[in-house]
Amino acid sequence: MSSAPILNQETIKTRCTICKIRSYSFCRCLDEERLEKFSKISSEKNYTNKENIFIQNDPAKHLFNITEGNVKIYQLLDDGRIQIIGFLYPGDFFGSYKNNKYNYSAESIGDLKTCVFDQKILEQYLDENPVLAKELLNQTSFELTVAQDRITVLGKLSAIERISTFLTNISEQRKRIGWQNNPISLPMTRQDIADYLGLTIETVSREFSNLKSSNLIKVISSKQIYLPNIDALKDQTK
Amino acid sequence: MSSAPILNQETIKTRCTICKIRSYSFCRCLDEERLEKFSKISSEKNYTNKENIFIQNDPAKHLFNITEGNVKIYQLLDDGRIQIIGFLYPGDFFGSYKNNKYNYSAESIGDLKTCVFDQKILEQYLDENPVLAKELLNQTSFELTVAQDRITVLGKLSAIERISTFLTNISEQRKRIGWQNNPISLPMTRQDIADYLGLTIETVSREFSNLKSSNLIKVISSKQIYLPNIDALKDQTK
DNA sequence: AAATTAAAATGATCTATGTCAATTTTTATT
DNA sequence: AATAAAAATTGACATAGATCATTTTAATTT
Repeated sequence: MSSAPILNQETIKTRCTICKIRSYSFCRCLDEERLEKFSKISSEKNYTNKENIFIQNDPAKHLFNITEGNVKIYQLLDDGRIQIIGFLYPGDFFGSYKNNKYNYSAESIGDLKTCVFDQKILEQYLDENPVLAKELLNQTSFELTVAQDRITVLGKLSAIERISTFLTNISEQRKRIGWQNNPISLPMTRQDIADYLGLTIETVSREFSNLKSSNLIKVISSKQIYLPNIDALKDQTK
Repeated sequence: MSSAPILNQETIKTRCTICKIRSYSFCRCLDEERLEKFSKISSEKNYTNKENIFIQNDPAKHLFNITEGNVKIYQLLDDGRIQIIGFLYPGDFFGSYKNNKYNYSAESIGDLKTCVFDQKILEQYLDENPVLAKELLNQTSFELTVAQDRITVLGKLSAIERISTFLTNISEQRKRIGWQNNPISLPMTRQDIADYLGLTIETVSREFSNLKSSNLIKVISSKQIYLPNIDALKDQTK
């Protein structure tokens, strides 16, 4: 018999325990023990640029969690008009945890790593782990406030106000997940920004130029924007 | 000893057990026993027309459930611009169940009866009754899809499309809570409709007139609208 | 029911943003 | 590094919906 004291059972290394984005994802509410089971009900799924993850109105089977990269979720009208609902970041979830069909389409922007949950299995897990249901409720409530704020942006703000809001929001979003908040990077195209803000690409381009002339942004490269005066930019936001 | 069999304990009449909108509100998931406790953690609060229920950014203390009447929730910009986020109906909840401040202001439209929950007490109740947390999650997820659909309406639809969508949505909303879906009643003013759809009152008025000329609506009174051909109206929706 | 007030509708004009076209810049490919 | 392709910018013009002004209709109050 060894004289060494019996150690606490060593934490098992699972996808979840080594997950880098756990601290700002909904799974952060789970303790080590629960996490072990949790890692078993999810699987990893990766995508390259511009892949369809699912299409609006498809039967909803999965909930996705971004571990690396970005996603755009969007709605498409019959005549081809597109509205981008959101650009998602590591730690964000998307898909459907409950409904019978997806309410939007989802596409990868650049390389993407996700964590996938089967709706039914997740639902079961929620029953056994109410703490996760509460955390999902918290995050969904937050998503709802974000969507409500966007309603006001699209319903009431002018082009320049929408773009200023967009830029400052990204800056703050980055701060929230612990990235440097300046300069910001825009992984999406100008067309995507237009489709997100309910504008045309020409208007977005023109307003970027205006912000450049008034020294409120500095375009390092078209996808890297430095904000020399965030407060002044916020004033544009109204 | 009586020979009569012992009856099941009679159901206690509480505000909740006699509540008319329970079947389409989040509390529908509670059984008789839980409902009894539940009715104790809520209280009734009533309002007349145009009363402030709370103001955006107030410290969030309560969650409200409409039992009778309508509510408008809205965001106000510094310069007085207003965006109405939603018109709410019996069975809808609003306020905040968790966040530290309200994300919008709320005002009664006409006479209003609500059921009020203290955030902290509700939170506690959720811990003891995970079934309610799940139901709240379901409803919040649904609210989120509604908000996302509205993002597309405001970002991409023309005035006539917005108004047609608005009218058909109300018709379907009424069906969902078991009211006749035609004619529909519009408890809000034209100005409210404009502020909801990101338009001006003049545009709303003009498009109502256009729909009238093309026989897609029949204005019984300014607040009572008959939809002679809902399918044709839906086509306007795109 | 007349008078007052508020809401809704309509007309004339303006403007922010869309549309269409061309150019420039950036990125990817050979 | 030259070529091709894609993305972004800029210019000229058009238009949906805003703004401002007035009239009509409906709802309240006296």
